[in-house]
Amino acid sequence: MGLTTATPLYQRIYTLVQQVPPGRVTTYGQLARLVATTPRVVGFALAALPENSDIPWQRVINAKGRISQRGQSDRAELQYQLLINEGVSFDETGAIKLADYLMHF
DNA sequence: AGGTTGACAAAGG
DNA sequence: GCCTTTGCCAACC
Repeated sequence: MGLTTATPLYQRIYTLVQQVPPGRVTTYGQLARLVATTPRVVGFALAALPENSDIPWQRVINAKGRISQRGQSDRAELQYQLLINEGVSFDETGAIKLADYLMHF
């Protein structure tokens, strides 16, 4: 493991993600605005989390309401299943209706 | 130190 | 609505 999860910026991002309850979601852009950084940095912070993390990383999706694809990993499929288990529903195109599920901080 | 690299977003065609 | 730029910035080496 060589990825950083302990910078102050990353910790602020994780703290926010932890505030999202099961059955709700947030977006990279929303988190980015709250900690005054860019969406790409939020994605980078989440990528650094270990598998056994207690941070509900699966509740972070993109601005289109879809699960973002990372390189070679099968995490996207896991993310989908975890969200379904939490009661989040996807439409025919595989998108979540942000109007219904978006977290309001 | 400076170029490379992303789990993005918004705007344009 | 899809695909292509374009802006972004922290971490990494």
